[in-house]
Amino acid sequence: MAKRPPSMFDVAQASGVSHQTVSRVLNNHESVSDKTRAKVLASMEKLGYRPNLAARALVTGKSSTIGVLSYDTTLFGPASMLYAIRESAREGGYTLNTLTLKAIDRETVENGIQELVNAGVDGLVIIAPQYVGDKPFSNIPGIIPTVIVEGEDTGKIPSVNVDQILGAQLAVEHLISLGHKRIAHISGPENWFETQKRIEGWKCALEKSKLSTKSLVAGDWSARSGYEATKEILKDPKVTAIFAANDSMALGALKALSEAKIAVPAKMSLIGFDNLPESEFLVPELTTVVQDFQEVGKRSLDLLIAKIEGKKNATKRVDITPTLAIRASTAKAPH
Amino acid sequence: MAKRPPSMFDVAQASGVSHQTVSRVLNNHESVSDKTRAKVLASMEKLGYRPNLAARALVTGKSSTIGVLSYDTTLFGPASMLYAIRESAREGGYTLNTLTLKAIDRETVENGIQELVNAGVDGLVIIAPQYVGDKPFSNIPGIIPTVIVEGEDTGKIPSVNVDQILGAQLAVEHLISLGHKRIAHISGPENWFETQKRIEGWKCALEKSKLSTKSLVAGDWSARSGYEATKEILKDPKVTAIFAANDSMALGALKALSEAKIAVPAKMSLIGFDNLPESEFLVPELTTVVQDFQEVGKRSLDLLIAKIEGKKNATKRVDITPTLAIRASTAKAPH
DNA sequence: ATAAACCCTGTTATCGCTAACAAGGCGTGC
DNA sequence: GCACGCCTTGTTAGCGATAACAGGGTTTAT
Repeated sequence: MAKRPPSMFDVAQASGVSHQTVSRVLNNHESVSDKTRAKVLASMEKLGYRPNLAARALVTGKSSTIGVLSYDTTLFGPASMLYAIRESAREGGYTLNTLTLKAIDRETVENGIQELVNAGVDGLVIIAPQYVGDKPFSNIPGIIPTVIVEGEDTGKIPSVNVDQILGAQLAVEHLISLGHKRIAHISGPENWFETQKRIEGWKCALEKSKLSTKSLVAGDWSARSGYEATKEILKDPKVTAIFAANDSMALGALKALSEAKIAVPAKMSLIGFDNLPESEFLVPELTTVVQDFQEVGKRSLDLLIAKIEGKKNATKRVDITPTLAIRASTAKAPH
Repeated sequence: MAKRPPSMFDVAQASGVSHQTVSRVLNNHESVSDKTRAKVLASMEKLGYRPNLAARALVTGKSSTIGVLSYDTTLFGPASMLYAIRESAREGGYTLNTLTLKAIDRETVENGIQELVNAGVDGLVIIAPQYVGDKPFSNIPGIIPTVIVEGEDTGKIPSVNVDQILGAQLAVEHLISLGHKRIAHISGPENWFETQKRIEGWKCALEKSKLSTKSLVAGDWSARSGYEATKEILKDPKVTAIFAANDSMALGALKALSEAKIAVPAKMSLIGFDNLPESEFLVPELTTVVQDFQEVGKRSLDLLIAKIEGKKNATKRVDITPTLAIRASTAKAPH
């Protein structure tokens, strides 16, 4: 007896009006008398009417779905952004269609975009931390509203970014102010946009103080890579501080330092990036750069919805300022 | 000149057949001659035809969307499951509609279910770790295929579970075999299903060896709560081992122990649950219970798709066996 | 030779909604 | 009193796909 769910016509019949009037009530049209509206709403309630979104999407050409392209959503950063994006989408009446990328090379990203576009999304959020060179996102159809998060600034597509260079500078300048002369950097994997910016900030701060930019080792964001990188860095006895490009790698560094019996922060200062919820409870509590992922997610979705809904005066670029959380893993340079 | 994307009729015209034949090609109907099929496929390619999913959904009554209800997706566990679920969904030709719960009380869960059902999902995955008592999920419409992950076994709805009791037993028995007599437990928040099961496993293992089950402190999964709970536990000097219900709390415990100058594992053994990627790089490396979140996600989606597609012989219940990763944070009981 | 059985393709109806236009009823201004 | 406009409601068409049925052509069975 699979009786189909009530449609507009059922509601119309039940309240003695035309289906169009029901539609108007549903879409909050003004030209419906209060009496009629009340009657229709009552019938909807009684019948348990739920609009059929597919039918609406078909006729309007809008799916009320936003596509999100992201890399590894088990990482804290993307997961936090996604959370905020989802909330904002819900508030705006949108649903999310999320695609997780297996890699961040250009082809994978472009395929992902294609897939979401095929799925009929109304807009696109691309969390694309990849460094793609001079022809990024060439195939984003001009028609579909898009926001890039933590990606390259193409000058055309609105973007939301945390100022990574500034974040790195904050970290390194803090170390410099503590008297450190040789500050190593454990960077992320080479082709990531964030990696490049953080290296740039690190270099820039060092050069400003005429310090060496020699100690640079690349990791892959994992604790393991931070551990390995630190063992490498320790070959240079002059290093008294390490700036890790994220907290997981800093955690790995902590282990390598412990094994080498180098006390943190007495003999070596350590600073991370991201402010994981756990970082405050490491031993010692980790000094780190705080980026407000939730804010990034929220702002990017607000921007996207503004674009989708045709607001022309929308901002082109949103910058979010990171801050430094100074805790116990950094101290004055030894001796 | 926003020309609308090509429809079936355009493809039909371009290849000199009826739109229905195009539809048949699209759905891999067998009764299409190879010649016609090739012709149609060529036209599709040439015109860049993409089927309109809304239209299909409208006529078939299937949205090809699966709803996922989950709690805090920034946590490693849910995030990992979600990742695997997404992958399996994609393979099966489904799209995900994810809803993140702000709380896990019954009303919130039921509202979430309602919302996803209204959105027209074809099936439901509920990652609902809440302990709701004797009338759980009463409003899940019988019609819509559902799988419960890590939830209560209702006997009616298929479920996928990691054997939490076994996991806890593995942990505690390991500690017992090392000679520990007073083993404390930092549990999760009370109303979580996982919390109850892990407590049960802990108790059960202790009772089997006639040991005290007195040292039980509840946390909230966060590192902070693990830190606080440990300070509480340390008031009892007889405790020589702590079993934390997740790795984050174990991490917090590590900090509290460090502050109290209690060496791990020499004076205190510590064991976690979840096996976060970072856990292997804590100091000392954390012994922990490993649950394969990816497997849970994959299995639950396979089960759901089988149900949606009407395979009657589908399993009712899938159990996943956790394992113990023994590392450096556990050792023989002191003295 | 004729009917039955297929294989392949086309025609028509329909899903549930919104857009666009039509139209009835009433008040207002001259 | 009549034309006009506004407010509210109804009518018709169409979005782009699939389902159900119809039918022409060829092969197979009797």
